[in-house]
Amino acid sequence: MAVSTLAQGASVLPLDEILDGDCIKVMNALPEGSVDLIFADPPYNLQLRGELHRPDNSRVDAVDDAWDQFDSFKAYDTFTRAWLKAARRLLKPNGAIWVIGSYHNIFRVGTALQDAGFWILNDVVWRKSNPMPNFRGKRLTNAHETMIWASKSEGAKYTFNYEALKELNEGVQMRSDWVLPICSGHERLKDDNGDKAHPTQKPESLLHRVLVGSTNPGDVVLDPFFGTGTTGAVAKLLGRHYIGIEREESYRKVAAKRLGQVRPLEASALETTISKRAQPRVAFGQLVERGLLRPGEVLVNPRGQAAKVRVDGSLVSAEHRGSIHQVGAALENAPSCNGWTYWQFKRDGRLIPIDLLRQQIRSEMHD
Amino acid sequence: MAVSTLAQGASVLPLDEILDGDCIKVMNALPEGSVDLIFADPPYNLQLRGELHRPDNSRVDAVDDAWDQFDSFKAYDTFTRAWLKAARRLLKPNGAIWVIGSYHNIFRVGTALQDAGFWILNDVVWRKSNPMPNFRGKRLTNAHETMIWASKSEGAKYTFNYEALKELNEGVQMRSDWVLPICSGHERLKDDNGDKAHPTQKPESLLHRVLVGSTNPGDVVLDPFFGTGTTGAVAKLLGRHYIGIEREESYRKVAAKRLGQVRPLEASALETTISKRAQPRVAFGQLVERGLLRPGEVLVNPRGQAAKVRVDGSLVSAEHRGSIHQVGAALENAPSCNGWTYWQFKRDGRLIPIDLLRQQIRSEMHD
DNA sequence: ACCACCCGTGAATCCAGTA
DNA sequence: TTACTGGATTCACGGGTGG
Repeated sequence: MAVSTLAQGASVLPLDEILDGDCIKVMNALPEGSVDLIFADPPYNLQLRGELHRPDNSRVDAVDDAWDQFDSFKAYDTFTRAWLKAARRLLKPNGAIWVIGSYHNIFRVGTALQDAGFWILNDVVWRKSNPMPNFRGKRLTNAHETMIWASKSEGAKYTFNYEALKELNEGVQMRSDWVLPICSGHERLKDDNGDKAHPTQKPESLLHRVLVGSTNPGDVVLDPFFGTGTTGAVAKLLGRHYIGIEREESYRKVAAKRLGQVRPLEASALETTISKRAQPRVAFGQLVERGLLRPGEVLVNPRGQAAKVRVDGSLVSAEHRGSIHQVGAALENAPSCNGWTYWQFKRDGRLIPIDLLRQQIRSEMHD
Repeated sequence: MAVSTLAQGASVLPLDEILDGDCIKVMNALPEGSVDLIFADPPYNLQLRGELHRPDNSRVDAVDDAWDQFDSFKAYDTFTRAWLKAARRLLKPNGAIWVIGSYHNIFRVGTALQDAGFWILNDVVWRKSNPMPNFRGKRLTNAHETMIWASKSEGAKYTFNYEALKELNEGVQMRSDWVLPICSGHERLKDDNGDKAHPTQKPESLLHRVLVGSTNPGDVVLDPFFGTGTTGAVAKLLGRHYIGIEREESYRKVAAKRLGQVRPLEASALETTISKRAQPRVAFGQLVERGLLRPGEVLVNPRGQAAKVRVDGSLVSAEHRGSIHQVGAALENAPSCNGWTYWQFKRDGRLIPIDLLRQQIRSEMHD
């Protein structure tokens, strides 16, 4: 994991190194058609206006680094098309690329990929199990990021380890949405002050799935925005070669130290477990959205008291309003109430527990 | 649900109708700034080898016509930018748009939205609980579609029913990934032959969430690619007005029949949890004016610090003076503070939150 | 050792009404 | 248009502390 400055026009691929410099120049100095996979986490071009505070008045540590600032969409597009062109030149004919982004930049990246001749294979949604909430209640919780997986060109024979991913997914086909936690805890690298070493470090679990699914042992994986080297760490662990490009010295330093601590897995151990999937919660409102209960319909409790369903899944009784649990608790004058087992609805003159509808939704979710 | 052909230059908005014709021409004939929400499910027809159609539905002659990939994207972009321009003209200043698509087209749509001046609020992933599997095992199961939600411009005051969506999500704020089944079963409309009436009919549950979250009863919702009218059906059910545009007669026919069978919900079922923001403002000074608090009376914060009420409704503590919010913020050394939930007063030796007095005034205002 | 509780924090385009 | 100010707003974890 030496950190090296690349001489112009190198004809030999520097494997398992972190290269210093602007990614476009460095990529153009590497030999054409020599890389199996590129994983890129480019700047997102977030356009943050002012400071943001949590409801408890603590300040959100935003991504305000200079490398994420662009003057306009046009400037961002120019940058994107330039690095994608250099990246495409580097790829072997059957190579592929992954690019990750958010709604701020991913549409521009996707358009540029298509215009450059890449052939999109899937867009993959990383659904974060623990995203940061929306503190002001003005939008939906931004709970996912998008990755685009594309081959160098249409008809190319890209690598796809279908069986391995199926295995990772408990025996069923891997889907285009991946539920994984964000990078936190001990995995999150800190600097000497104890602050996060990089504002946007990606979880290794994400790269694990990418590399298991779209590379083979011994392949060369390049990351032009190396940061703290998550791509390199997982590549090395999985017996792939990496090439990292990073222009910020502080990130290179952290990455080099990190990579020095990675010990590749034995060939026999290249299969790992996956994080368990949380049992999805079913919201009562889904019964309304999906037409299993009609807004305005009446639910009945064990005492025969009635409450009416509203479009947002809340209930209204003669004296109370709120969730199925809240209204149930109020009617029972109890501290809490499981609304799912408390309420019934009428069908064909018979009373049916609403929990049966929840079970129906749960069973559909497993399909 | 009459189906009508729009006369050029109509100055009156035809509500709750299905309009016949090309959506760009029809939209341009409707009055500017008259629509609250646009939901659009534009054609995806990219990368569909074999039967090629241009976005304007003209057939491609594979022999004479050089229909390479770049031309295809270029034509799609031209089409997209044209209908988005017409759509944006139609929107009220505080209106918003939703566009749904897949990786074939959504990146181009997103780029065009941004370039047209729309301001992206969220990208929302519709995670299909029952997608079609990938039969050949060559890619990931394409298990989601992407919706982009955007306001007409940056800084616009778009509609967002935060509390209603939170209620729909079992009391936690709604995320940007929605798990919903595809449209199937009885909901899936069939033609006279028993085949599906439309290839990409969207589930009503999806529109339910969109319309509850980003419109109010009475709003005007336009769908320029109406198809079998899912947008209209849910809008009518929820007490919103719809305008559908569809150029295929067979779809219009199915949609008209469908809409005729929809019976709007009662107003009481349409109500949702009212936002605190929407409640009338109460000035703290009113508590003094009305004698609920006496001038000179002492308020106490959570730390036990005291402040005295003055005749004009301002507070004085040992070191600070100003509004209940300002003194609270100063004592907490915080950027802001909600004085209503921060201060308490004493009655009969017990501490009571001043917010209770505000609620008392508010309830009197309803009488 | 274990559990309960508190605290910190994460790629964020995050306010509205009035003077 | 700008300035000011009232006041509304958070979910899932991990780690550390204290009992």
